[in-house]
Amino acid sequence: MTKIRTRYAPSPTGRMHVGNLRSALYEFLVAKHEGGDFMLRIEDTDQERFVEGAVEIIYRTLEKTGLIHDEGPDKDGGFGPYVQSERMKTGIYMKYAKELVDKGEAYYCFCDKERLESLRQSIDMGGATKEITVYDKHCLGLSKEEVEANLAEGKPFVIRQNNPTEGTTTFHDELYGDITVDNSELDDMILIKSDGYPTYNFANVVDDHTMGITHVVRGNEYLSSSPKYNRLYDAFGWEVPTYIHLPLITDENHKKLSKRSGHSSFEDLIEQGFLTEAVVNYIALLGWSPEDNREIFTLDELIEKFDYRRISKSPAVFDIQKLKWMNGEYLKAMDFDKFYELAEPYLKEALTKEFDFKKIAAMVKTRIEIFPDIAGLVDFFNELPEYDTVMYAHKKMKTTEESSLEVLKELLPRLEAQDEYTNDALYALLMKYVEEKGCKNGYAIWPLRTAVSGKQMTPAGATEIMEIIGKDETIARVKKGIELLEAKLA
RNA sequence: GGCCCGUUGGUCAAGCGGUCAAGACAUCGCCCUUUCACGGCGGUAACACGAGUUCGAUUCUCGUACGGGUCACCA
Repeated sequence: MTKIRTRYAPSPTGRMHVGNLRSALYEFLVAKHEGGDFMLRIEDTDQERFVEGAVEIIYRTLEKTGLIHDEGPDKDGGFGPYVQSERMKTGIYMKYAKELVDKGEAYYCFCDKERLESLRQSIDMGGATKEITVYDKHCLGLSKEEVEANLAEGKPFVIRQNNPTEGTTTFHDELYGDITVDNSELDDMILIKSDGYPTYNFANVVDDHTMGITHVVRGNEYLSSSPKYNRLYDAFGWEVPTYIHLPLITDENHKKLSKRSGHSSFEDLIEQGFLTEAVVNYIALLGWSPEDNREIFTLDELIEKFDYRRISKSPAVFDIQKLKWMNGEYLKAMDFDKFYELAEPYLKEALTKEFDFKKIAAMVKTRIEIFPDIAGLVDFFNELPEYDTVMYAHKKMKTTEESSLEVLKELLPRLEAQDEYTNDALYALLMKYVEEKGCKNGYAIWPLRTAVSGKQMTPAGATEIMEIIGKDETIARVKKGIELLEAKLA
């Protein structure tokens, strides 16, 4: 059995779209699951769309996510990516295009923009109009002499694929099965552009074949042009690769994920505080599911379990909600030191005073889904926020504003007399009070927690908060609470 | 508009002729509790529609509807 070889072939046009990242992931997994090789090929044959720095983004992202390619030209002691613009310098694409011309499978076309314009037809489709152009094989009729003459004259040309107009073409996709189209649907697509660069349509086939790609894994958007690629393989007499077309990832409106969603690229997600591992794990499950119900996977575990036959055919909505949940799971499972290292910048940003950051980090660890959640959870440590005294009344705790005032007043002298402000000591103090008063824990602790935090929900209990903010601040906040309640009840 | 693909709860999804149609996120409720969260338990909620094939269709076939993709000297 031959070794599986797959490739990720992005064009360097900006950030790494999550759909592209998932393609890369699946391509990687298809190969690795079978012990095969994964390659990276930069498709930069469109000089106009090239974005400076985009190749670096691709490179960095793949490195970060662990999708490391196995082969390529030497670069810094490792493997660089294959780059089409580099390969082009060897004349490989033109060589193969001419081979096709010689075989009658392709031909030179000298038609200018104007003539192509005249071929354009507008299609009215309920409101919007769409322009489509179907080439009429005009230049196929040129004699060999005419072509030679044009070439000699230096007339700009493109090379087009010569597709039949009758009959049908069938190709096989591992997921979608056999797909047959009428050849009349096949346009004579351009193989070599007038600037000498190959189009994606052509470079893709030449490269996949010459790189020995066995499994072409790519987005669904190529499904309808695949018959044309198949004809190219046949024209060359090359073995057609195994095709695996991937379902689309959409936004909540079932539209192609766009920049407007705010989380269309991997970089967006990282900026929003998501962990690389969680993102990779989540997108792996967007269009694929394991045999069991497991959801949390490391990259290595994915390699082991990934069976491309279980990839789904229908599009999947990118659900940021579930990603958040998953990110939270990763945070909870994370080693504390690692967590602290990552959380520290957010804590430093959110906390303006010198608190015990590690203690606060521990409080917050199981309560956040993404790091930016930290700010809203710990802000009250800095200073007591303005709050409404209705918060003192809690149905389940059986507290009211009146009872809270009473409790706080009784607690105040005890807190003032207390010198050891540790969680344990303070808790003992409260329990003693509760016992003497003969009330439920919550009856006394709820008002206190409210007074020292001013918040409906906090990342920790009353005594833990008091330990963090210290005696002076605790006393001040309790006094403030008494003051607010007295004013309210007066 | 032509062609291609798809359609199980709000979302991700299992299912591959016979199931009370899994599980997860979200949501709701209960329990636990030093609030919230965490954790535990439970609820609501789905086979787009219509014909076939079959003893029996979510599962197979065909239509319809809806959604998406594609129709460039972009990839």
